[in-house]
Amino acid sequence: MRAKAEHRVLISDVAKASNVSIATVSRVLTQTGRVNQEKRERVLSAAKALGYKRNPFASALRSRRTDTVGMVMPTLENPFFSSLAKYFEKVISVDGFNLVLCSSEGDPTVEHDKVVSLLNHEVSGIVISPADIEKSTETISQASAQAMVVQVDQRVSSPISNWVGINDDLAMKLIVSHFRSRGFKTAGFIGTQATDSSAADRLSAFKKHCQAEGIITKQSWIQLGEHNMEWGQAAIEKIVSSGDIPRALACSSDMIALGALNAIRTAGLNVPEEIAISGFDDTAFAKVARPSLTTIHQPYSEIASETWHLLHSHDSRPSNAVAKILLTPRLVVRSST
Amino acid sequence: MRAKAEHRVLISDVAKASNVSIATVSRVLTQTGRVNQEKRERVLSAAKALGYKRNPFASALRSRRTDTVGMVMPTLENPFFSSLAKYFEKVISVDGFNLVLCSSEGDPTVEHDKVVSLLNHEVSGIVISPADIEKSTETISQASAQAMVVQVDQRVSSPISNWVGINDDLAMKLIVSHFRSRGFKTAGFIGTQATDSSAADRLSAFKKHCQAEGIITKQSWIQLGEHNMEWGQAAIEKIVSSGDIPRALACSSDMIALGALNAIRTAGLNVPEEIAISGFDDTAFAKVARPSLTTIHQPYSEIASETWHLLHSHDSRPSNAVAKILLTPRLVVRSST
DNA sequence: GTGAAAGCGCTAACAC
DNA sequence: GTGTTAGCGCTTTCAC
Repeated sequence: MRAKAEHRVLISDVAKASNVSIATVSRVLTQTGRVNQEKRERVLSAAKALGYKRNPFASALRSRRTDTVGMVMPTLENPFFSSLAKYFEKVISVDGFNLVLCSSEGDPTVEHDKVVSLLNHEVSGIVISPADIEKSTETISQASAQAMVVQVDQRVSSPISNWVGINDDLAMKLIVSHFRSRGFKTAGFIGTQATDSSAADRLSAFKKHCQAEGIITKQSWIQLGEHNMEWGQAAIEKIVSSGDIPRALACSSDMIALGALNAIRTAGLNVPEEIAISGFDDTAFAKVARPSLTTIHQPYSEIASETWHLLHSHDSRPSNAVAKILLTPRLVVRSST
Repeated sequence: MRAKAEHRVLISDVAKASNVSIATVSRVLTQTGRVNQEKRERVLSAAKALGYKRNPFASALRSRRTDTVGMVMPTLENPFFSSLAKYFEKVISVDGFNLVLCSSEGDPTVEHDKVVSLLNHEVSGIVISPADIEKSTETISQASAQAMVVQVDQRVSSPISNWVGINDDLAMKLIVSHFRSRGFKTAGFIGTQATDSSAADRLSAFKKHCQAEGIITKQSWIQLGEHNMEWGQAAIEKIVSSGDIPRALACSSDMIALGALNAIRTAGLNVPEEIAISGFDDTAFAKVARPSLTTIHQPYSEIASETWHLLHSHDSRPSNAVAKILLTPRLVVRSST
């Protein structure tokens, strides 16, 4: 399965055509060192005329550097992560970088392999939303030793690497306050196991703000599973079958909320009249759900640019300081509450 | 932003440790040529003990070959495509291949750039779901001249490249027959512009089978736009505002159907009592929608393995014959019809 | 500023 | 079967 034969334009061809040395062409093309303005233009136009494309392997082999950044998401089937990837790629492409997008499928072992592979491919940096708050630690610290690493959305428990995400505490406060303003007296929470950092943060913030706002919550109303619709359904079934139902339910992702919404209606309860429900992430599905989903909007674009900023700028000055960028979430009120 | 320093184990280190020449190590590691069994084992264990990792750049530079295959999807925000990518990666990883996943964002220009980049990266093959039935033609034919290319789901109009997908004609027949068995006398279709091949096929099959089954359809009930929920909503608004509404509506993707479902309920119509609706793809969202969506199940796993089969096996014997693999779709009846 | 030349680590001829 | 060696195409000293 080799590429079919084809004549390739080499840097030496460009050098010949523009009447300068190979070294000069390289300097112009890599934007390294100073080159006479006239020659620079000659090189550029010759390269263009010949349709020169740098061989990325020769370049990477020699320079130990690529214009590539790796991104490892827990899943791409959750639109939150695929949107994040889309925005991130848009941001880095402005600076001429390429994205290698991977999915860990939520498995720390797969995640480890992907990261090792990315490092072996000399990526300029790695953006990762760790699969597990504990088990991903080793992978991330290993990666950090070899390249710039920025965690996004989720993060491991130890403060070993940069992180960009939203203020989960504020997000939960927005939701809980909204619940209170609607007059809800009791509330539950459906999230994921504490293996996932954002869920852990969101849960503790949820409890804290319920207490502060005088909303009653109880253990049986707090259900932890996975970030998908199946879990949202299962969680509702557990709660409903107990016969003891909270007035409102905060979910730690839109996917969970969508599944929950479905199960609630199957159970014959009305949303929001009998039970209100909120999501998290503001994916495209939130506003199309029936009823449409009150949720927390994540600033995709900002997350992407802050992440790139950390990765790209820390470049020159790799410090040991770890940055933690907290962006501001926004509550989007729709019909589910 | 260069990778931090680190001592790397080279092939020469492995050669030294196992007391053979570097050529022999290379032969063992690339599984090329015959090597004495005992030496092979010595090399393998030495490589493992030293933690040797082949430098992919040196290897690719020299051999003009990689263990990488590229995949270009129109979007990853549609779970149909991200699921397809997941299954495909699973299949190729069994053979030790890596996937480079790209999104063209439905833009033929972006698509062209991605493909060129993949080719420049010496990928073993490219899997693509073309963004445009016509405008993607040039890109695909160019790619086909340099590497194995397999189109998936969507395809360009000219028969220039292999394709794997489902039997759209049968799929629409299943839907239309189902409509008739439910006693629906009139039906419409919401799809995408003919820029998208699968939609074109689905539409013509829809018309054909409506005629065959004696179901009435008319121009104003056929709406063509884009493959997303917004379009599904917009299409319904157009149809509803005309005051002339079909008894059933076939959508060419779940995303469209989801948006349509939403708009129909907003318009105050009951599904399926007043208007029935079907999707296409059987994404995870179909069964969670309210009402749950009758749809066409795509055999993800089979599509993935057939695609890989074409890419991988045609390797050795690059023929000019173009394969067209039609897989069998399955109707999944749920509550929306 | 610019050019000559030495590799980056590996695979593939080519000898044996 | 096995080892020696010549590059793959580029970037980067090092002289000038």
